[in-house]
Amino acid sequence: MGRFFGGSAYLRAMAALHFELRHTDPSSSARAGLISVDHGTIETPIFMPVGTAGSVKAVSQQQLKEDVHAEIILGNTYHLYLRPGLQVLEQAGGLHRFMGWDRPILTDSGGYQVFSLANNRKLTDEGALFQSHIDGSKHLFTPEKVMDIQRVIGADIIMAFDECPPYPSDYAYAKKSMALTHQWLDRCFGRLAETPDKYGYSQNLFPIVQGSVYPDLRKASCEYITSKGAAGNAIGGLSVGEPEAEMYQICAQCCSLLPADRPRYLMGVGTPWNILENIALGIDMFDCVMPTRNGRNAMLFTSNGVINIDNLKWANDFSPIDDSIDCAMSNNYSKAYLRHLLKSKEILGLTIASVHNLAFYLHLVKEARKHIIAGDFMWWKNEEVERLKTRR
RNA sequence: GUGAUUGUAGCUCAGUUGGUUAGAGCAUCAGAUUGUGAUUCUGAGGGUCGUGGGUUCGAGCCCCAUCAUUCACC
Repeated sequence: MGRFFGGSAYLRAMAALHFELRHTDPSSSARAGLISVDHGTIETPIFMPVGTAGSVKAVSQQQLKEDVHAEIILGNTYHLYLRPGLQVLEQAGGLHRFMGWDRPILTDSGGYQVFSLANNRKLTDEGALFQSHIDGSKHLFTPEKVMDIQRVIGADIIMAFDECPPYPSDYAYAKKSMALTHQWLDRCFGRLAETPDKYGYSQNLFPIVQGSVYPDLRKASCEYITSKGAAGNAIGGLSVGEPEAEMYQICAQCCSLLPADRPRYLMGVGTPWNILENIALGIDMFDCVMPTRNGRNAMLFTSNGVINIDNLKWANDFSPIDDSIDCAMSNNYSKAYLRHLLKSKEILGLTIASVHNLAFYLHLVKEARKHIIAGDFMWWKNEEVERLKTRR
């Protein structure tokens, strides 16, 4: 235990999240910065691998560090609350210790599950009544309850409990939903102020902008969220099926309204080209299941474009998966071999595909950062987007 | 050699009393996937029903022959 968890991160003095803006691109809204939390410093723009249930599926914590070069990962409040449950997490001393990950963690609040589990939900002003997908048991999530759970999980960055309205949503519904999210936000901040940090490091609440695709609602939401003075702000309710152009428009609007001196987090996005476009609009943080989920299902994102490694044309291609990124798995295993593993449903295939895709995503945001600092970001981005989108 | 058994998609098999264009699972090929209910989902291609004859308005199914298969007994 001591060898793994006795590191200085736990001994450092507790401090709230600090964001340092290092460079701003003159020809776009792209920025390069540093986010500091008690478990470490994150270079932005950053991509955060999704580890829903205390695990980035098929990828070990060691691989996340050494191969993927992940700086921060996600956990999910809804899933961790159902399994292993609060008793285990509390006794473990929080999620970091439980899973053996000493770098920063962000937890999503379960707000998205209100949307994705819509069949079994009942929404009221009080909160959301869910039915567990595991055993059918009923649970009430209120903003207070969700803050309490996230205290027990102990992530460095925790998300407000919101409602993510589906696309399309009519104006009346989107407006009502946004108002509910704002009410819940007040209760999240209220509860957080009443409860202490549990494990000797600080937790930072990010509120979430909603408002669907309606500019006046997004404006109102941005203003409301900004008034909270949070350490960072998130944009939710995008990449839920709307056209890409619409996502970019809303994202651009939100970035222009949210404070420049705080990190901006675009939730759930996206493809590699989505990420570059949104960096140009002023986003600093991303998360998405795409590199892992799609990787497990044979879709690879590479420096030369998108590959469906299942396709017959790769059966005899013994070239590396991708030799232009810093990842031993991508460099040393061939396309033909990975195709064979996935076709044969070998477990190693899931790992190689996931590690490669994640390493590629991390490589991409690091390249973006370099070009922001070098001053040629837009030129680079435009070339890169075309190449990344190519189907090979 | 005798008796029985089984021959239907690449594989394992359904197929009603004889009745539209013969189905399934797996495999193959392709598509989907955006704050993970995802080892998932969707679609496509693929058949001279062992072969040859017969009965019938109509045969995968009934009859005869033949070839192959598996088993049992000499």
